[in-house]
Amino acid sequence: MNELLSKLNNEQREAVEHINGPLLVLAGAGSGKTRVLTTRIAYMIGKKGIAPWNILAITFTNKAAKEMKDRVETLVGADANDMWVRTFHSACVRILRRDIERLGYDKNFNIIDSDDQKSLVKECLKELGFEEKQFPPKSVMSEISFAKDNLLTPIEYAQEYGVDFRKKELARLYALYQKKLKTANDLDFDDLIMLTVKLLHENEDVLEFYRNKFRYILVDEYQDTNKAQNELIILLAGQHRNLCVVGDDDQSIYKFRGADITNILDFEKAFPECRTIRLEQNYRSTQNILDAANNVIKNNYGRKGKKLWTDKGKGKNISVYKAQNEHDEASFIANTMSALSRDGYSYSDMAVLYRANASSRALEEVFMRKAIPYRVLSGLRFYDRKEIRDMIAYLRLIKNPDDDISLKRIINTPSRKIGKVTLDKIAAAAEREGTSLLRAIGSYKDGLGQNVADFYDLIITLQEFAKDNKISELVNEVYEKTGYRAFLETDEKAQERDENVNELINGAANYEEANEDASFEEYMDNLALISDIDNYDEDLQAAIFMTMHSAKGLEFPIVFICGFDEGIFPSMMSMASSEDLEEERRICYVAITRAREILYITCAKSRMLYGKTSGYKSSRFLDEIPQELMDITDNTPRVEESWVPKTSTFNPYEIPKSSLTSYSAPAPKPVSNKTFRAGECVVHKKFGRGIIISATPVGNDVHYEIAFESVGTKNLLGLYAKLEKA
DNA sequence: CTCAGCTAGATTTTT
DNA sequence: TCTAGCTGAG
Repeated sequence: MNELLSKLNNEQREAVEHINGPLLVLAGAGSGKTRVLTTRIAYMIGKKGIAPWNILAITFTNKAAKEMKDRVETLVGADANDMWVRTFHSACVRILRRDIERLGYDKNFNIIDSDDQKSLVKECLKELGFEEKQFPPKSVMSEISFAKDNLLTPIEYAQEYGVDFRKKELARLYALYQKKLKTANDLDFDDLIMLTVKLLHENEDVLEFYRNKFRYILVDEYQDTNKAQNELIILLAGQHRNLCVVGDDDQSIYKFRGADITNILDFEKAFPECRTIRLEQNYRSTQNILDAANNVIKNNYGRKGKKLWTDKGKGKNISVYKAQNEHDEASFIANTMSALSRDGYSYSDMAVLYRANASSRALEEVFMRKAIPYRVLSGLRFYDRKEIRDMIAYLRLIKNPDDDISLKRIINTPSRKIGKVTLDKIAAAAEREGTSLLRAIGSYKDGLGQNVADFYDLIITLQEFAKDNKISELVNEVYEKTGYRAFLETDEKAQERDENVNELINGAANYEEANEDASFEEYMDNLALISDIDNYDEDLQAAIFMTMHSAKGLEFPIVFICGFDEGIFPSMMSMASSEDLEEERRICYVAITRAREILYITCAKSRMLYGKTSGYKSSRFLDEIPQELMDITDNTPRVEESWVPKTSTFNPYEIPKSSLTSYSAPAPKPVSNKTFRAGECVVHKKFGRGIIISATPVGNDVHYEIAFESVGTKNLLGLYAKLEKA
């Protein structure tokens, strides 16, 4: 134990040894936060004799939870298993499974994900006669989520915001949505937190039980908590007050999904007797990199203030490359990487970080062409894949026959010739009987046709199968018996999809091995709460591309940050409010501090975005990095003054077509050999004869507006329209 | 019921 | 420009 402590610096050691009473650890990037947390737990158990079952450690991701548990286990051994190391959501599921009946819910609830949420919202919109244009499902979802994050029931939400006409309608939607969830015995992610808080609020004995159990609480990534999560923690720790929260206000980058930075900023107000410790010594990066990060982040107002330092030395300067366009930018990155690789660096030591996933395209093109190994940490995650979600929907329906959302998803996938008409009939029957869709089918199946009856029997058979077979066998059985395997064979992406389902089956088998006595129910909870298979294989010899958000918590010897342009980063959408801009700056701080040794920053004078080429000014964040830390290479050709608008507060601006250069751009597409002018008569393969109203050159193509004799006016592109002279 | 064709919209993402 | 998701014709 003493040996463990001796590996820590003074601040770290203090954070480990301060066990009683509230503690706020402001842990800068790369300051050994995880080491502090795990050592602290080991210290509590090994030195202070605190029982593992009295400890609750909360993280945000399963990955972090697993890592923490593993590391504690190597320190203290099997004792670690008696400790709760869980994500917020999985801790809440466990609490709710025990006592949710107190809130009038069924113990056997299912957890739905955002995709199901969306279809449910759409249903509610339809039922209340709202237009999706007026209430986009996405924004309805985030409003409901906002309400739940703030612990507001539909009624409370209406009271609070009902004066606003739109919000009044949203409250109705929220109420209906909630009613539907409850009938289907489903909870969404936000319910898990909100209902747990409600449970503890309304049931003194339950609260007592957990307060007594969790005498020591640790929370990781505290800057990412929302109001409901914070409330939960405060409730649990409110009595014994042995609460240690670890976080970095400068790395709060999840406001858009409800994270409330004031939780960490006001922690000292909520717990006035708290001890605050700053971890500012960085063990990751060179001083130049840290200076860049420090100088950027110091421009934010809403922060506690920290200054990272290292004893590693200054290291290399930051290389900045100003590219002509995104292709040039990508080529620079590719060429630099291949040079570094010749110098003995491994591609797996290198990462490219960008603000938005769309930026990976230009990079991929170039890397593919130059045959440099790369991987994209993509937006589409394993459990979001259609085939996986379909399989899970079957499993959910098998587990919970009332799960209408899942039933609707798969009743006709693969096709069983059960369409909208039949489904409406079933829904009407269910409505009449006040029951769920599957149960309605059960009572009326003779009247609904053979297809529906077969589907019903299929689910019942699988339910039986689930009772006395292993989970992996059940998943396999579902794959076979539902016809899904055969269905995939007809798909052009068949092989990949089949592999994904097999991966799911393997995953189930692994789960059985790791949790011998695990039930089907537990497996399903695990499925619902796990975000992705943590299959980011660090040993693979390839450079990795990812968003700055996904890079949080990771580090690489060599980092390229691309798209350092006003409007790209900071993102256009953030430029209206200073709060959002500060969040962008925190993202920048996160991105810079991912680098251990070498940092490259690139921007481009012009880029194609959404099919339009615009000019860009380099990011304001670049101006915030001291000149002396940077070596700048400018590959932008000198151009006449008129090129850049003099009063260029408005960015990005449209580039005059004439000044576009084709430098290192991909070969232009073949220009259509026939072009037409306004007034000419043309013939289209499908639309027949028409007259050209206007012809506008767009890049190397021409955009035509054509009035056809039979189908009216259409907008067509010359390259694709295959027009003939009439 | 299905599938082709068109339109609108397009940060960031965990659970 | 790309693509997901809706609409209307078969």
